[in-house]
Amino acid sequence: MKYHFNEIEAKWQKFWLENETFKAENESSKPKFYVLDMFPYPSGAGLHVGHPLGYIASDIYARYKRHKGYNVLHPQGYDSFGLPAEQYAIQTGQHPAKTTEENIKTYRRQLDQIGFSYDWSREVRTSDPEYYRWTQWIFIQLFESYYCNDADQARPISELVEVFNQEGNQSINAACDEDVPIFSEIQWKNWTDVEQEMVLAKYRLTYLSETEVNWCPELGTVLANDEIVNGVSERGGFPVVRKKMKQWSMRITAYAQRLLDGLEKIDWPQPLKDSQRNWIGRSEGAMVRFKVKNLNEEFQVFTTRPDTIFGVSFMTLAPEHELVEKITTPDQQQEVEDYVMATSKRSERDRMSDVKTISGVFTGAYAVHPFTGEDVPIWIGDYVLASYGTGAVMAVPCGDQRDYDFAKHFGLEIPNIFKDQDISESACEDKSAVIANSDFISGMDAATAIRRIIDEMEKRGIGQGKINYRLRDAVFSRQRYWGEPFPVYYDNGVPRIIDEKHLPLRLPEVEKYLPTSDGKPPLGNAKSWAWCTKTETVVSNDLIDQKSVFPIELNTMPGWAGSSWYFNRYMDARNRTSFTGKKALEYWRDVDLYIGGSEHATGHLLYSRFWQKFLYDRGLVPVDEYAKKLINQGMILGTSAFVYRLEGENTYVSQTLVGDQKVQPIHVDVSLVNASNELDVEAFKRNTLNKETRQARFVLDDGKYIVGREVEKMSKSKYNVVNPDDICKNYGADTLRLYEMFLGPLEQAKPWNTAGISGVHGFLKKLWKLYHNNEEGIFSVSDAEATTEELKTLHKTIKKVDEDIANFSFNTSVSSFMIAVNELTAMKCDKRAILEPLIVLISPYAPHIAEELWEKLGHSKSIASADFPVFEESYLIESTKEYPISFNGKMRFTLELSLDLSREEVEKIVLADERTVHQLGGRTAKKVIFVPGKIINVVG
RNA sequence: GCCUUGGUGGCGGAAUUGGUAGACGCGCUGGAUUCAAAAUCCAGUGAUCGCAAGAUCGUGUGGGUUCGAUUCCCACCCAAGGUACCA
Repeated sequence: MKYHFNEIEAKWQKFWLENETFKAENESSKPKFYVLDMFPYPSGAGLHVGHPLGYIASDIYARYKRHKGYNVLHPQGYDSFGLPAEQYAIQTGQHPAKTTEENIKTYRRQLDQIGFSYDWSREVRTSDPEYYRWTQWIFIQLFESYYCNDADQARPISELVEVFNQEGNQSINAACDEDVPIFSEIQWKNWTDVEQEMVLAKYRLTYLSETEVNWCPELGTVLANDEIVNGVSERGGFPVVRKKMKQWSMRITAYAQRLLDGLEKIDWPQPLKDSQRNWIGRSEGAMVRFKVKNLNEEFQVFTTRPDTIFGVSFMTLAPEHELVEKITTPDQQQEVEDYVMATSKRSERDRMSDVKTISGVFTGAYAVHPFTGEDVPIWIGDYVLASYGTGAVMAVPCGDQRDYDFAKHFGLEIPNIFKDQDISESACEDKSAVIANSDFISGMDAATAIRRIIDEMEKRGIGQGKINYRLRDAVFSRQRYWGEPFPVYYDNGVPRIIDEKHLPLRLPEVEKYLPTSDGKPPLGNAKSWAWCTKTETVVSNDLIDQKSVFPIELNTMPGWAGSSWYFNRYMDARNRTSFTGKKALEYWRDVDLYIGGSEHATGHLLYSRFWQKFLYDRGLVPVDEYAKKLINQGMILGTSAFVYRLEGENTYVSQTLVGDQKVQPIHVDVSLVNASNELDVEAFKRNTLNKETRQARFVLDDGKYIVGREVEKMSKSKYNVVNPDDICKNYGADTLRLYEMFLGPLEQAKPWNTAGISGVHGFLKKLWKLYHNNEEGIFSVSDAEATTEELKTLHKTIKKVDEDIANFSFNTSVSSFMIAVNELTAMKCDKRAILEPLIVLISPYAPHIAEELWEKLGHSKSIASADFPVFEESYLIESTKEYPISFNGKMRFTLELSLDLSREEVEKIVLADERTVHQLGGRTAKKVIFVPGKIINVVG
């Protein structure tokens, strides 16, 4: 009987679905294990072979854990809000919900045909109102909270109001905007409701503020920093400009330190942790106040080297610094204005790419050195960024290379404050240099000097120690249609929350998905988008009277809102009274294994950690890190194919004949090229839409057109996308699963090349044959006792697979299966005692064939719950070893020796061997190294 | 520049604590089967020299430690990813 993979796979996929084989229970006597994939955005293009890589790995892990007796939660869903569906809606008028629905259907079909063991009863979709009502609910919780620095956690904002009522904000130590005034309880009570609300907004964990944002005019929306790549939008590659807008922000900065500390206790890849650390960008130093000479103004600088303060010879402000205008002297006015203007015209990108040019202008003003009282000239320069620190630096040219370059360029003083350091060529940035010429800190090393100077600054009220972060609060508004609406309306400009009992606040219908003609977000097109506080319903905009009917927020939430908590929802996906039930949360707690791409390092994976910590603070979840272990799967690259068109001619030359001719390489669809890089010229002509190409001349080499190859990212535009559907159809899902794993280490990027697929497919056929090992090809196994050799093969494989799965080394377990099947085939093994455990071993990797053979072996229940074979060391114990005999480290021959032999006996046997005599060629052996069970090395 | 990861046959990639480098698969070569093909099976396959036995070289480069180094140490080169006038 042949291996009919199509029938077998369809049969078992249906079986799993009908029997709910992979449904996880929220109560179980088994230990729990939660395996999570990063859920996909259902794009119109469907899945390509790169997408399932991580899913296959996590599926193997989930199935393995089930065999090992765990209650496994392995869910899947869709991150279904997002730009492409909306762009498509703009172009075609099709409602994004409809496009999304269709795309999800395609995804589901593609996922199903690969045979994943998902518990689909827990599916989530971020665009489903039953899901996003809880996203809105979490937003409300954030709005109703502030961050108490003393308790180091988020607390209800009502507690803050209570304190304000009793004693104002003088003793409050909370994360807040920098411009919060100190006020008493009397002032607080005297403020109007609106005034109070404005103060509270400065403490809330989500707040409305006028912020400088990355505005993308082409997309009509703001973008987060991580949505911008090389100064243009990640999606579409459109230019991005800085613009001030009123936006919702998330006070993620309150969590900067905890997000940093939390990395210590989670098992995530080092590069990923590093990029999060980098992104958070903690630096320790001091804030120092400088007075402006002859003016009643002062400004602060942040420095990591307060110990070098006696080396300050000038100050540099960012051109955008608010003080620039106030302190510039009349005779410098023109020059400064010109410079500020010139800088503002330069795009961020310009400023970034041009790092070598030194520019700046003297303001004419002087600061007063806080220790020496000397005059320090104040300059402006675009190497100082308004967005980092205070937008001002104290320049220490002898200790900082940029300050040094600036000083050299403008002929400013470079006083040396380091003992025995030559600064004639460059600055001394070495922290071990001893401080000199610096009053009371002379002679100290940097660490001591920093402590001493901060003490002194705090004593004299000049400055204080400070930890600065690069992390900014996250902008949370998008001017889009296809996202979660904010449960917020505006009472005369003051944001008010729509009570949680009215959630979900559903997306309104609009006629057009574009921004309105007066520049409002797409929700501005909605006719009914006002909140009536009397009926507590959404009503027509015509009824807005600013008394009881108010306009609703027009922005929507960003893509990362829904994905910041979905892992909790899976635990209890159908709960209608809570975002996730307490019991479910207590049972599942956190994700044991999370698999996904590294591109989310500073986006999703940082925001979701932030939300989880917040939910934890408010007692809503039991743990403050939601994923114990995370694995990044590497990208599968496409192997693009190229044809070469002679420049200026309608002629294509085979790659082998290009030589020195001037040619233009053109991408050609990889499906038209065979494994030997030959192009199907006729099909190429047939498929092209270009008339000219159809008439083109093809210069062949020996009757063949050979294409050029290059490994690139898999993408539609490069015509190198390989669709998993074809592979499932031609080779089967089990082959696809095995092949994707066999390709190489999970975490490494690797090129897709279909050429090798016949190898794993052949393996499955061989495996099938092992169970149908007779002339007629009928299934048969024998109940005879297994031989020592057969048991050895089995147990060696069990050991290897256990180790490999623990190390996420799936590629090597596939080869160990091949070895096992090769060996058993050679032994003509047909013993149930071997073949039954063997198929359980393979089942996580190739579940369909495993189920089929399991059934043939006489089992009525799914193999999914079969016990994993237990490794027995005793089967591997050997009495002899084929020792490699080396001479001076070079292996020359092998010798089979009993493992019981003593060191002396081994030495005697080896030295007596004639090959040893030959190798030594008359020399005498000086020494014999004997490592029992490993090697024998003769030194001579 | 900085951080991280990596560099092994024609290709994807193996190699436990330093112990037979190249497992497994692809490709290639030869053979069996077949009218032929597909499929399947068998043998060979790092390079160079040699009829062979065998020898020499070989894990990015150069050095070191060691009886022995793909593995450890030092310096450098290259590639990929992240990040950046971060004070």
